[in-house]
Amino acid sequence: MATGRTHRPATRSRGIPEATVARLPLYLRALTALSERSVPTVSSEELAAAAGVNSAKLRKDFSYLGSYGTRGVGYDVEYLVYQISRELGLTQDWPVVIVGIGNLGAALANYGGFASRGFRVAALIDADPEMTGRQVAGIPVQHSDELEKIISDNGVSIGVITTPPGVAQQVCERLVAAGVTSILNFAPTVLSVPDGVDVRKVDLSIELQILAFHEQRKAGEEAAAQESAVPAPAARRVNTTDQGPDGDVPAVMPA
Amino acid sequence: MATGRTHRPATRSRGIPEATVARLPLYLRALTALSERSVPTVSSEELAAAAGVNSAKLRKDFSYLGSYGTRGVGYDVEYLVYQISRELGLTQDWPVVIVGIGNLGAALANYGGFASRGFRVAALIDADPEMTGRQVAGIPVQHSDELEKIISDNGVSIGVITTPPGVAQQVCERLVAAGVTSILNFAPTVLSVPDGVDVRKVDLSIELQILAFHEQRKAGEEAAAQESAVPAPAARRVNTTDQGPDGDVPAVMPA
DNA sequence: CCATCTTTGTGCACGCGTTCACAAAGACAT
DNA sequence: ATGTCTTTGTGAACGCGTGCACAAAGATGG
Repeated sequence: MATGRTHRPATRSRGIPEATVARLPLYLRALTALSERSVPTVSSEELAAAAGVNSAKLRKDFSYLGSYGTRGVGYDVEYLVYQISRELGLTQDWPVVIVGIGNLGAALANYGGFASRGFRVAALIDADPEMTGRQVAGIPVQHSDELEKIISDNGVSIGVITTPPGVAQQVCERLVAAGVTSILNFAPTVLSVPDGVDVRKVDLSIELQILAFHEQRKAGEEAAAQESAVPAPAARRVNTTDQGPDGDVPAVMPA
Repeated sequence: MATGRTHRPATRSRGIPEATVARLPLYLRALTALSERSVPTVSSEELAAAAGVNSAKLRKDFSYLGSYGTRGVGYDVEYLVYQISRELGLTQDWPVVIVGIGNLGAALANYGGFASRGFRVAALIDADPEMTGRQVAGIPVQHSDELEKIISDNGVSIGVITTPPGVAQQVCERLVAAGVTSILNFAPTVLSVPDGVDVRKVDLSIELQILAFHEQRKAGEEAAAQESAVPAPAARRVNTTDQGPDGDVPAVMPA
């Protein structure tokens, strides 16, 4: 789970709950698959199963958009695809810039899921002169000096940050100053942005750590009565080499 | 926000709320940074600012772990690092396999954040014979025929899926059958797994779609209210090709 | 030893999100 | 038309997460 945004007090934008908005893309994907198979209508039960959610939740979600279903029949697939696309703003073209063309940035540039959903990679930007001019996914990498001009010329309002954490905040500020108002941040850093700018964070290592927590719990349940008390006061803080191993040294893309 | 797991009725594992678990890695990162700077103690206020959360929330989160603070002083950085690491299960070594060595899989293999936090890439697996034997991030890619053996030999319990969506479910089933009980899924597919298996999903295009929703909303508000507050280029992003329903033709990597 | 000051830990209230369960709405057959 | 059957849309209850606000705990200084 890429973790959520920054501030914004859980405002429900235009009456549509944030939780619902987060699920709309899921429904859209399931509906698109049905559409490809030329399925004309679908019930909330079927669609919910395909999207992996509860059918009541799905119906309530759709009810925020309007009454698009027909009782006794279900939902018209094509119509719903259109309505959700429109609601999400996918009927228009969103130029996007990716800043930081390392492994991850390149992977994103190559990611087919962007182009297919109203998003267009308008430019790839990197601070390394070595990268400048190279083609990644058929798109030339431009130097970060050009950042402001690129944003402005292309009317970019969405930026993706895949830089090392050390420069993420700085890049963020330049993006915002240049007119970007939505940021998808892959750098393991807390970005601070002015009001009105949305930030969503995707953090790979956090996801793994959450899995590890549950994994440990599972293992612990089996070995039930093992580690009993708290980590003895005596051996508190065992890891003496603490300072050193902080080998958490941000290599390529620390997290 | 990479969206969450599959089922599990929001069970709070061992009394620690899921929402808290999701924030622990965040605190850990901030604490690690403090530790590197040899800061001995930190107050909830300072740490909360560094992690980008509310201080009351942070204190409540920590209270689930135990009373590790000292009133009037704050929290001992090293001690807290240890406690959170232990709670998350990061004091042990977690071998991980990555299945599907495309752009994204390669990016993850190169991702420094894994090795630094108790995770070890035990193997890279791909179905393409062309890939077999190649080195990615210094690790040889093995053929998917070996999947079961690799999982078993290395005692892998966490798998990362970065395959095309079409084969994700199948890969998932093989992983689970071989003993994997936690999966991090990057493929835009709803995975169904038996009880006891955790799935977390990271979906790049969903994140962008959520941003697009808010972006559209912002644009709509400006247009409607005609607020001169935000310097919004008048006719940015026109795209009149907003044709009727159906225009949304899914392409290569439906997401 | 007492007073003061800082900061934790938490009781409490509030709001969002989820789920149940059912009435209303429409399709379809007779 | 009328009855039956299916499925939507939603009222209501509940539980989780969040944030306020404060009392308790401990440090610090005189």
